[in-house]
Amino acid sequence: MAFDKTDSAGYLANHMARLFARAIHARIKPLGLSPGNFPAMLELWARDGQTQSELVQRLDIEQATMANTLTRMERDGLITRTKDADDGRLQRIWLTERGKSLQNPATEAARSENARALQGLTAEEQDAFLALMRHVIQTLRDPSKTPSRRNDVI
Amino acid sequence: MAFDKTDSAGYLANHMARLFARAIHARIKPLGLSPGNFPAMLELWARDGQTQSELVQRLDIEQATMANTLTRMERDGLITRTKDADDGRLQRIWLTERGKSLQNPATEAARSENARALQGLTAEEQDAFLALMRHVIQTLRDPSKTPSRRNDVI
DNA sequence: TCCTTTTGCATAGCGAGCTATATAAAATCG
DNA sequence: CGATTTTATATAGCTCGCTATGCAAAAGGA
Repeated sequence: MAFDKTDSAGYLANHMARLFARAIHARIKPLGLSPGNFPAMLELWARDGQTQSELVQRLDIEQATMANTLTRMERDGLITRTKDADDGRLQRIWLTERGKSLQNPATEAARSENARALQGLTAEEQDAFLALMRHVIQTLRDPSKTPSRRNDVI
Repeated sequence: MAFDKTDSAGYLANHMARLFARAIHARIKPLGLSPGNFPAMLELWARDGQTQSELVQRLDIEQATMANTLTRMERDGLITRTKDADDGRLQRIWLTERGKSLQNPATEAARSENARALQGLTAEEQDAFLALMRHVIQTLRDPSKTPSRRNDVI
């Protein structure tokens, strides 16, 4: 039985994500942002001064990936990192003024690109699509649903 | 108005694609495959001896990305590249015996992972989900739907 | 108290995506 | 025909995802 990539959720998810990244990159590049730091910016716009480990947890990104992303963001003048006075292990992340100032244009760019991508779908279809993606994400994150361990009930 | 990442199609698409890549990577790693070369393998299993530019076009991958991926695949013994006799610019890509032998286990791994990811959805929801992703992909690929040029009718 | 474990972050190194640019072969045009 | 343009591929260099590993600070246990 042939494997049709256009019937494969994983293939389609990858393709769609690449297209989203291309599109959003074109839009936010003029602002000095890139797709990789956008999620961290969203978190910091919502709550400034978070630690790296908080960002890692909320964004489901590996710690090493976040550390490298934050290094680039600091280099690009989006954030600064300060050591926590109470716990010497913690690095708190703070938006620069420039970083703060990008909130409106950047979120507007994202909103606009999302709207473009979903144009042609009814409002109900759009809601259903987001709900389905959230559901699949939940399933993929759930270790109890890993088939290779399905029967490891101990 | 706050920007909620769990209401953002682009954010969800990125997150879902990362989770798919993590999962499929774990499954095909034992076969000596990785998520990046899987699409090219699918194309070659369907039709051996394609050129690089054919793969680029069918997979919607940039030419430079494909060239690098093919270099890794050749290094890993999955393919060989031969110069076309009629057109000296063309490199035809051929599966090695090992490459061919991976078709069944690899596609079974992908099928199984897709099934896991979509478990909990009804058959109708699964179909609808794939159809919605295909639709969004079409929209994102359609240059006439680029908002910044929406009114550039000449 | 001291030793061990845990926690938070950084670094090395790779894969896979991208843009920009180089190079060779083929095709086209005057 | 010769010069130019187009096509196919390769390479440089970046982002950003990952695993593996190292190191310092804090927490916990004997």
